[in-house]
Amino acid sequence: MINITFPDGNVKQYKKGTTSMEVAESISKGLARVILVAGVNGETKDLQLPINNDAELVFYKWEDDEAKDAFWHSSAHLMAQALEELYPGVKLGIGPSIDKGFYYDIEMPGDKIFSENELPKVEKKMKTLAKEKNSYNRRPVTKEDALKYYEEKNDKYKVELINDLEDGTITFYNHGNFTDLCRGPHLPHTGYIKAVKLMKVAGAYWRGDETREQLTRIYGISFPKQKMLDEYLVFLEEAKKRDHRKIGKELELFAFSEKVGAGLPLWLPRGAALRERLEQFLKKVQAEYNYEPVITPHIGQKELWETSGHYAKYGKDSFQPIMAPDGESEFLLKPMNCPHHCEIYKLKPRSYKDLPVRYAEFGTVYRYEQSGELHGLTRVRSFTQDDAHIFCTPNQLKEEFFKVIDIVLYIFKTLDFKDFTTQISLRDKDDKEKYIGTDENWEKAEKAIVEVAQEKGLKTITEYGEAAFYGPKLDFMIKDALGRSWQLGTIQVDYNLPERFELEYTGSDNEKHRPVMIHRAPFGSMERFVAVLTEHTAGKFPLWLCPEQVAVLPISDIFNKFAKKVSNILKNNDIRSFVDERNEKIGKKIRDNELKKIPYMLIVGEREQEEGTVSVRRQGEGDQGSVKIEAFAQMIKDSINKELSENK
RNA sequence: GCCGGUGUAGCUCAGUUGGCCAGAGCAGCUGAUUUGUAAUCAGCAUGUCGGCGGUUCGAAUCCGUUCACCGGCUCCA
Repeated sequence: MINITFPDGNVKQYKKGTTSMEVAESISKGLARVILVAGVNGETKDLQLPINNDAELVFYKWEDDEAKDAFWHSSAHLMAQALEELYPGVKLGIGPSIDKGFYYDIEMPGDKIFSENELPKVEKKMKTLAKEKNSYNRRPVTKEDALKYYEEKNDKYKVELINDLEDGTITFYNHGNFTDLCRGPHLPHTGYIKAVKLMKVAGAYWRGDETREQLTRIYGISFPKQKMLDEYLVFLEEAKKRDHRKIGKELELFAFSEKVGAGLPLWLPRGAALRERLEQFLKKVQAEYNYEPVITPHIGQKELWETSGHYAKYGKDSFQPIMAPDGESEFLLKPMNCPHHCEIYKLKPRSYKDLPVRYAEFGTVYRYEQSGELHGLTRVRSFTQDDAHIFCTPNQLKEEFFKVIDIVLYIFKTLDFKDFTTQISLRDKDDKEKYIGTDENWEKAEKAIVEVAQEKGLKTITEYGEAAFYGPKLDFMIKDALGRSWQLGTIQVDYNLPERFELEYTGSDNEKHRPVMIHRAPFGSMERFVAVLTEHTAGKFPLWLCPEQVAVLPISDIFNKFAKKVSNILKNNDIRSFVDERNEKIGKKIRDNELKKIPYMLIVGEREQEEGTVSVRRQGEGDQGSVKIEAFAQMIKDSINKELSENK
């Protein structure tokens, strides 16, 4: 007999070799129906796997991430089976579950191209196969047998994978006539997969290496109920409506012109107003933290970038040098502001008493991103960083770092960014060639970041290979409407550039010392920040407003059905206009009961206005009054709630 | 850069197997009406069908090429 411990602490005895599924059945049929995989001593396992020793047992249902993983992974196998039947000779790469669904990388037989219009065919096949309720069977194999199987099948990708595995740890899973190299775990059988949608086809390099073959990656998602799939598709549709590229166009925040060039955003009056407001907000915060604004040119001599290390690292892939008329002097568009700031630091001898020195600049930089990388405002070729560089003594590093974290968190809080992740971005362990500086400096810098994050009590994830080329980073990541993660705020510790630029200060011991440099940008870039801000506020209802007069009231057409009501409410409350002069046109629209045609409203607080207020014009009176933002927000909220409940 | 897709008036789109002067709604402009704006009605205009080259008697529709955008991959100082 073995003891099974349940999450609530209960212990029950079962026969040795009992499966998790049997345990579940012994508790209740209902439970057995909804569970998908089991956690045995903390490891996720198949429900059919016998338990041979005392164990702690957890059941995972669809709601649990462990279950979704298995569900989607099993779906990937199902898709692979369908593909093998439809396209005999197809070679399989890898097919994991992902955040939302699954994919499989395949190589089509011959020169065949798999295009999107074949997806329905594969979907249909998957559904047919799923109905066979074939069970997923786990089977350990020796490395020799595994290799033999795939060599006979002529599947070079699997052979490569197996070669990297250790003998004795290899398992196959099969269901129906399909076998795959796989660690598991899986669902009990294919019948669990009731709804399938194949989303898109994309190219993906084998093992993420751009020098290797490009496989076809097929993305899909599946659910245990058709209704869940329908809901998911609706969610995707609605997320699309919050896309900053769509809203940016509709609201005339920004635009691109083919003639100006790809990835070079044009800020339109309304977008510029919003951006300016954000800049003023941050400038005010930075002034309180004793930052000193500086302004530097957009170009610098090639030599500057050779010193910084940029030229050697990125020179080839950057905008190419600008030549002076003498045909000799070369200048580069700046890809970052640090070297200019270093030169400012160097202008005069510094004493430890002068430190820390904090130079801030909204600096526009130019990076030649690959054409396929450009993406709305989130990835562009010219963008403005809310940059600052702090030069301090090693002893001051932590305190300065803490203060920067405070600024970032303050901004996020003010703008209502709750759902962000904090990432420690360290050097790639294996490929150190990508970075400049000594191991010693890197270790110091990485240690500093890890400690600071810990002491600050931040929940962090650690990613290797995500560091900047001169130092490790603490990054603040936010998701966009479709769940794609973007780095916004970033704080970086740098021992390397001070060395390259030979920065110094005189210490209390009258000796020369090297300062440490913190690079930081709480927004990241104005472009990306406005993009993510737009997506975050769109569709949020009721409005949010912040006391710094950065006020945005978006009503996406998700709420279009309320638009008319809102318009009526504004009327009933005698609110005629609540936008500043630059947005007079939107104000007019609202007055004109045309709200349904303008699904978003953007409010940018008025320049000469008392903090924390918005201006309100009342019907029949020419004068303009101000009300507290909170009061105004409440007024709108109350009215809408009242309106909605009356109309029920 | 790579794989797949898209590109028609300011916006959202329709354009049958290549064939009459390329269409609709919204926005715009002019005028009328007046219930205060809103609205309503009448009328007007609008596009080198992304660019270039080709096939054809004839192309928005077929082919090539190029640019831009979209979804991914790689990249991201």
